[in-house]
Amino acid sequence: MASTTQIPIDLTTPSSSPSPAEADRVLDLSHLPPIYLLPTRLSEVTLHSLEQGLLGAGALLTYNPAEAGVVVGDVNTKRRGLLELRGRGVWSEEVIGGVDGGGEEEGLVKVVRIKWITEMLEKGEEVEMGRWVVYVGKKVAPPVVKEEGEKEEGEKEEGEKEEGDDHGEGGPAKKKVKREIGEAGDGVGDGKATASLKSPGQSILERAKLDAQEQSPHRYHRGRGTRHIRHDSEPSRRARPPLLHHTSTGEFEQIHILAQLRTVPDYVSQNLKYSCLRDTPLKPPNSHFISLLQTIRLARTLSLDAIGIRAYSTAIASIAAYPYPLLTSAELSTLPGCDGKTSSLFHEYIHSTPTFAGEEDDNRTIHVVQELEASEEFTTLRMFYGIWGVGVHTAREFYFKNGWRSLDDVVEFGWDSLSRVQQIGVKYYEEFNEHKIPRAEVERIADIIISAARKVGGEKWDGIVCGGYRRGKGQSGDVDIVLSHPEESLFEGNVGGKGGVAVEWVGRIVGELETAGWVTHTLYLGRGGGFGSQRIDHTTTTTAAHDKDTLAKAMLVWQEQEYNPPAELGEKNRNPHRRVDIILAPPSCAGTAILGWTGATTFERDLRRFVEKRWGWKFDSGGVWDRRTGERVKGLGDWRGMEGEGLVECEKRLLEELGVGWREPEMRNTG
DNA sequence: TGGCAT
DNA sequence: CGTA
DNA sequence: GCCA
Repeated sequence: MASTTQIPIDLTTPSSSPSPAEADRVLDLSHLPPIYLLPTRLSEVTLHSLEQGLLGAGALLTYNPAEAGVVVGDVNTKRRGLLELRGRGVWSEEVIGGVDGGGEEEGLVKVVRIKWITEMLEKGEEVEMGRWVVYVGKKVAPPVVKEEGEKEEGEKEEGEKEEGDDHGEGGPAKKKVKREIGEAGDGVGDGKATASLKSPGQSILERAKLDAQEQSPHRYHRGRGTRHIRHDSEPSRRARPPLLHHTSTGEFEQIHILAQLRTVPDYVSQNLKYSCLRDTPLKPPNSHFISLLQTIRLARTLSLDAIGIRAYSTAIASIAAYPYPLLTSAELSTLPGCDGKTSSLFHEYIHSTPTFAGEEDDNRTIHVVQELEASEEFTTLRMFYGIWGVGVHTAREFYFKNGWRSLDDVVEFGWDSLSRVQQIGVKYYEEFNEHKIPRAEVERIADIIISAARKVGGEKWDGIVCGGYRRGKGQSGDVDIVLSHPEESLFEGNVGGKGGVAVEWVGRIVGELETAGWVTHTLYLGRGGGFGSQRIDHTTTTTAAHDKDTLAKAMLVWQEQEYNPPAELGEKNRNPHRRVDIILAPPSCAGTAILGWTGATTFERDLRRFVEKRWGWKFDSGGVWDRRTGERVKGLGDWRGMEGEGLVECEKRLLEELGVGWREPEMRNTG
């Protein structure tokens, strides 16, 4: 049951108010000099409301006090105003006479009480600021060295349309990738590549961490930081962002903040940290902020920071499950997995390029993300990492050791040192990365595969598309299909060498698909030696026998044969190549295979952590295992296909038995 | 301070 | 090391 | 980076 703790929401925020209706607003403050809001003694909620009100009136807000012509705050005395400015690195000398009205004078800064704003917002008309001005100063140079406590707010510098999101460095290597892809050609011989040896040590990815750290706790957090909120609001997190601290601006708050209440989600009020225990939709309200965190996470990936990946994944999953647009960093910091760092990033985000009520917020940003997007190192590593068969280590080797900067470099200087699958990854780089697969095509591919399985193995073969498609994505990066057959005996035995019977079946199915002309390349076919530890237990009670067993699978490159518009005879098939994975699961593993291959990644990691903590079990796509005895936990994930059970039913039963409970695949999008 | 999926 |  |  949901806690009834309520979060006050500013009425001027999205959802309710349309954006372009700015035209007929009564209050127009756009002629005023840049306004800086003093956070002192104001709650973040109040600050946010004031900002929204000012922005709604067209006022120009700044987050750099040095730029401000007007500073508004809960300040009642001259001396206080001067000190507030000085505390922010703005030194000034009082100006006695010239306190006229709203006019802008270069180098002048006026400190004004909040009443001025609340009055205007309440009346809906502009009010002379004169009677609310407590201090007028003329900016002067700081006496000595600049203090480091101040500065920055780099947030508002205009992002100069950097080279966008694509990985297109040297463009797709289409032209040069005419070279043959060897059948055997493996072994990463040392290329004859040029090498501009560069130390990986002080790269931007490493620096990004430090940057992020130093920019984290700024003023808002020192005074009333999220930490305080967390610790102060003592008992097991009542999950409530700071309500209206009492300030001199009560009326305004009451008018603009009062109404609209949010119910705190269970996972927040109960501090549930396992993403497998809560709903995470595909398109959450905070998706834009999440996408920025994903960029930082990718930077951590590319800098080999495994723990950073886990940390950001946790935060991302938590935010992705949050059903409301976040308003303040304090609110964010109530979510499990989101603490100081995450909330300070959000603070910077929400105060970056301000957004008008009702507008999309995708013009907001975070400084470190802008730096990443502008950096050659990050964008190039990201591009290399996008090559199928190239992981972080190889991407870094390309960049730092070989000095390559584009796909063309890879082709020109390194082609012969690439493994066969990497060559395929380069050849189809663009098709794999830019051309997502529509749902209808995924379904068509699945139909063809299931038909092929039935053709070679009988009508009882069944299959289910997992991966992103099953989680509801409109476009998929690849197709993951899990096939099974209700007859366990079909998979028993180890004849046929390495992989045993199951591999024989994949081989037959893939062979059929190749013959039919759908498969252009086989990137991997078999079991063991690959990834995962998807052990399957056939019959035995001893553990030794099946240590190396894994689910059989094939990783293929696929191409639709029919192209339209229908081309001339003999013309080339220009349909995009697709990545297709086929996984074969004996019925005893069908449930775990489906659960394991549906994802998303953080959902899977949390599922495994949960199952370990709750039962002491180990979960993988080949079964559930008791860690003490090493035995397979009987019946879990078993497909009772002979009794008419469907594959989804089977997964459902498994989730119940694991103590997780049913979760729609569409609600496993942990980002 | 150790753990973070398999 | 790379892959889901 | 967050949590127990």
